[in-house]
Parts: sequence; structure tokens; C-alpha cells
Amino acid sequence: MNTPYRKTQQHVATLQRVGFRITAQRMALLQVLAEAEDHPDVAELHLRARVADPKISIATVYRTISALEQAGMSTRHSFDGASARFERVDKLHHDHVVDRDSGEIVEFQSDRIEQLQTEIASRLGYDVIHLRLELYCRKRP
Amino acid sequence: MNTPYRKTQQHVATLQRVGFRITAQRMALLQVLAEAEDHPDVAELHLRARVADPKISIATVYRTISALEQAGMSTRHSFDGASARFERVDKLHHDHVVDRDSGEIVEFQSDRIEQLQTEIASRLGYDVIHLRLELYCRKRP
DNA sequence: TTAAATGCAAATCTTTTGCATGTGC
DNA sequence: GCACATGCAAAAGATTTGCATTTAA
Repeated sequence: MNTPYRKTQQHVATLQRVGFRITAQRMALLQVLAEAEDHPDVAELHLRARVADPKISIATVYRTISALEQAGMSTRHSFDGASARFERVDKLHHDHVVDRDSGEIVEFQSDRIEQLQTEIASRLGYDVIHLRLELYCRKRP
Repeated sequence: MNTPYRKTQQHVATLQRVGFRITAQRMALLQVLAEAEDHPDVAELHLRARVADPKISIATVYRTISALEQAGMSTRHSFDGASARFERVDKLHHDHVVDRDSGEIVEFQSDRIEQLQTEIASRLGYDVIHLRLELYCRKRP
């Protein structure tokens, strides 16, 4: 099973390989990320990380989350221009439905859409590096 | 023909209908928007609007662009978390390819993708209010 | 006339950064 | 030990807002 603990272990290994030092703060954030089932923003990450390391500063959260992003372990979203939200990257690629009423975020995945996107970029002479697809929705009555 | 001038006239009519007063500042911004072929940010809108009305303030640009958005005449984008960029809304629906090297933005449209998106939302029990599809790309060698 | 719009500057919010101090390796 | 990481507080950047003044209708 891929438990949060196992995930964290994998991330630690990756971080070391890339040359990052393993600090208490980074461990705290790795754990938070591994356990998160949602898309927390920096303030929320900070709050959750404090549980494991009560003196972690907000600046460190910013710096660490950027480092994890660079290391390919976290993705950043900014739904409709709001402040950045993050999620672990070791899931299958997926996109997001944002419920405009509740704020709830639902993940979905479609091979067909993915394929079309690549085709379109290709037709325009581009290679896709990454993409954002967000559906801002309302629950159907 | 749908000249910038004609577009501006239509926008003025719409604004009045919705109950907004027609001020020199709003005229200036409407003109800027109607003439823009790109996706200017607030600083750029301010710069361009100053040509028609040299004393328009940045606060008014912010307030007006939000008003135009509410009135359904302008859309806001925040490509990869950067500051907001705007475009007129009276074009056909389209999505964006963002060239990661040059910053250039290319518009494209695909009925197939659009249809798939609606289908997916529908399957999850949602109606799409608006959506955002952005492909961050690199020119193919 | 008068409610709405503007300009200005101050406030807010998010994110980044300089620097002195602490710490993994 | 030393380069890298952290905390703090200040800075930066984007956007919003309070308030006195101006202006469209």
C-alpha cells in the first residue's frame, strides 16, 4: 500500500537525491502534503505543518513548497486568480471541477481530452509542457 | 464591419442599459479594450487608457475593469498565477496556448474539447458556468 | 440636485527577500 | 566547519478601500 508514511519516505529519498537537506521543517511539510486529500493554500499548509513542527515560519513554508515544486513533488494551482493552492504530484494526471457555490474541488480525468489537447498544440506547432483545465461549475438541480 | 468604434458603441449601449454612467474614463477603457488584440494587464490598460484620458487613475482602471467584467464585457485571466490580464468578451469562445519562452499567447478553439468538457461536468452532476483551458507550451523545434 | 464615479493615499493581502543565526552533513 | 536552511521583519507587488471631491444624468 502507498500509505502517507511510505509516500513521505519516497519523497525524502527524492529530496536527498536532488541535494536538499532534510530538516524538521521539510519533514513536517512532506508529511502534510502526503496526508492532504485536498488542495491547501500556504496559510493552511502552515497551520497543518505547525502540528509537527510548532515553530515553522510562513517564509519557510513558501520556500519549501517552491523547492518541492522544483523537485517535481508538488503542483501549484491558482483557481480563478485566488491565492496558490498545492497538491502532491504523485497521482495520475487529472483536472479539476471547482464548485462555485461550495468551493469544493472534484478531480477528474479524461484520456480523450488529454489527447485532443496534445493534438491541438501539435497542430499549432507546440509541445505541451503543462496545462490547466478547470471547470467552474454549479451542482445540477 | 465590426470596427473598434462600432464595438465601443455597442459597449456604451450595454453599459447604459445595465445602469452604469458613461464617464470619460470608462470611454477611454472601452476604447482600449475594443482595440486590443492582445491580453493586457492592469498596468498596460492604464498606460493605454491615459492616451485618451491622461488623468485616469489606476484605481479607476481596477474598478472599471471589474465593472466591465460584471457586465459581461471583459474576461479576466491569470496565466500561471501571474497578475490578471484581460480581454474583450465579444469574440467566440476560445482557449489559450501560452508560449513559455516568448510569453506569446495564441488563441484556439475546439468544439470537440468543449463538448467533452460539458459531458464530463454533466456526468459528475454539474453545469459548467465557465472554464479555463490553458496549454503552456514550447515551440516545436 | 444627488447618487454614483473618481483620485489619492492608505490599507490589505500574498509572496519574496536581506540578513543574522542556527544546523545538517 | 561550512554551506545551506531558517526565522524574523521589512520589502515588494497586486489589488482594494475610505474619504473628500467631482460629475453624469
